[in-house]
Amino acid sequence: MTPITRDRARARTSDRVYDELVSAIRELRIAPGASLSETDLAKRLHVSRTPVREALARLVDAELVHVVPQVGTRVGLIRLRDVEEARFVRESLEVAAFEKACSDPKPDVTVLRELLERQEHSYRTEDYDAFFTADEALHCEIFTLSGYPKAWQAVQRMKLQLDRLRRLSLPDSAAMRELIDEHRLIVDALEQTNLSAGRALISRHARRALERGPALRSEYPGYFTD
Amino acid sequence: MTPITRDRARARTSDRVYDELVSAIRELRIAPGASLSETDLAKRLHVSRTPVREALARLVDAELVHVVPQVGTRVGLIRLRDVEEARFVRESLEVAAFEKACSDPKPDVTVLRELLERQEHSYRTEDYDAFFTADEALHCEIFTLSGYPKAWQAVQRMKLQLDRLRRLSLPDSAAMRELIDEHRLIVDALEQTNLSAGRALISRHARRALERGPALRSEYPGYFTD
DNA sequence: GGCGGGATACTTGCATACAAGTTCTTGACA
DNA sequence: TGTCAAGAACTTGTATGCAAGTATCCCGCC
Repeated sequence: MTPITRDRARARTSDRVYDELVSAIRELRIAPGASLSETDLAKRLHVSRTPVREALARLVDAELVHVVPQVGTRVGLIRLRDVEEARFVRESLEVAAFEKACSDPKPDVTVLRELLERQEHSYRTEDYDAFFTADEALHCEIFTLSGYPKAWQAVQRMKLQLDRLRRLSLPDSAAMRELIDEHRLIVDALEQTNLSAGRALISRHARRALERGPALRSEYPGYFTD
Repeated sequence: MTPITRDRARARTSDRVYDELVSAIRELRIAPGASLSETDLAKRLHVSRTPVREALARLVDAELVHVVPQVGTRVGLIRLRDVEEARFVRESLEVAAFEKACSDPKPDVTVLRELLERQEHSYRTEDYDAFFTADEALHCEIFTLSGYPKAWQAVQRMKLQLDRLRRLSLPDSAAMRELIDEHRLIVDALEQTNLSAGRALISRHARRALERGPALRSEYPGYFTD
């Protein structure tokens, strides 16, 4: 009954490379538009090109990198239009998940309260990574409560573009404060199964990350494309 | 200005294998639960294992196949719970897209009307593949009109499970008739920007495919899992 | 000094060889 | 005849070699 398969799956070099690249791109440790070389990545990660190529194939599917056959592969630039589409998907699904979660007359928000506390703590200690992690977990929990956890995966795929934009605007203490407050209001609305309030709050919350889009584009023009 | 890159992309063996496998799985030419062998696939497609592996890596990402490291890889069984989640994602996004498309006071439904005609024709000639293709194009067009074409891609990913279920229930002339009629009502609602009618119609339409789920599960127990 | 052409060094795509592990079969023995 | 063990035949994972194409750099020439 030991989860051997999972251990083995974690051991796969290809997956390790994939996780490494995804987080590196999300956290902007690899800049948008940066050139990637299979051989270079292979050397740096001390593996052969094969697992690197398989990881890159998946990244191409997620539209995080683009590869031109005999030329090179590079990290995709941020397209505000794509970010806006990601916002649309996220907002639509999260509102729907919220409504579904509200069909329970007494939603269990204990986990959400815990995550709110974790986020408050991360805010006070200025631990941005923990802040992000708690943020992710909080939104994921809403989907879990709705009974549609896989929908969160669909959101996450689209959200990768959005995450890079948010990363660009960090650290922003005031914005973080606002995000936490909005989270609290959303949790309150869920606890009271207040549909209309939840819809409005989630909608506003989802659009928050895009507000600074044009400004960030002016600040980092090399990271964007139209 | 010729789309050279696209031609080259299509020429890639890996992509060809991927497309081939996806359509084969969707069309149930490869049964749910069937064992796949990299070497076998490679021989059958007259390529080496490398492009086959890269295609499989992407299929694993889409959760269409599962691979156990030194044991084998097999096509995933149909999970009605996953299908239900796909329905949720599709319905939520399509309703949201419909609402967005209705923000245009005079939506251009000419393409939708054309697709309706194409579907009518496919229905009369009993060309199920063409029927499906037109169905896809019709729903895609709604997202195009909404201004969020990429959202359709997200839907398509989730819809793969659902497609297999629909394929199982084919051919069903009565069901096809109903689908077309529902499509027509949805297009009418869009043309009149009738939000509430559209929401109800799309919701009912999306749930249609699941109705026969339990019955199909009883009929093809080997294709399903819980 | 500016410009053009060729070689070189890079890129990815594909095929193959080897390694490690699992399963199934087959044969020997009790 | 049943059972167990050893090996053969599969599986996927990884590394490497080769092929084909592109961009770049440097040198010669105008």
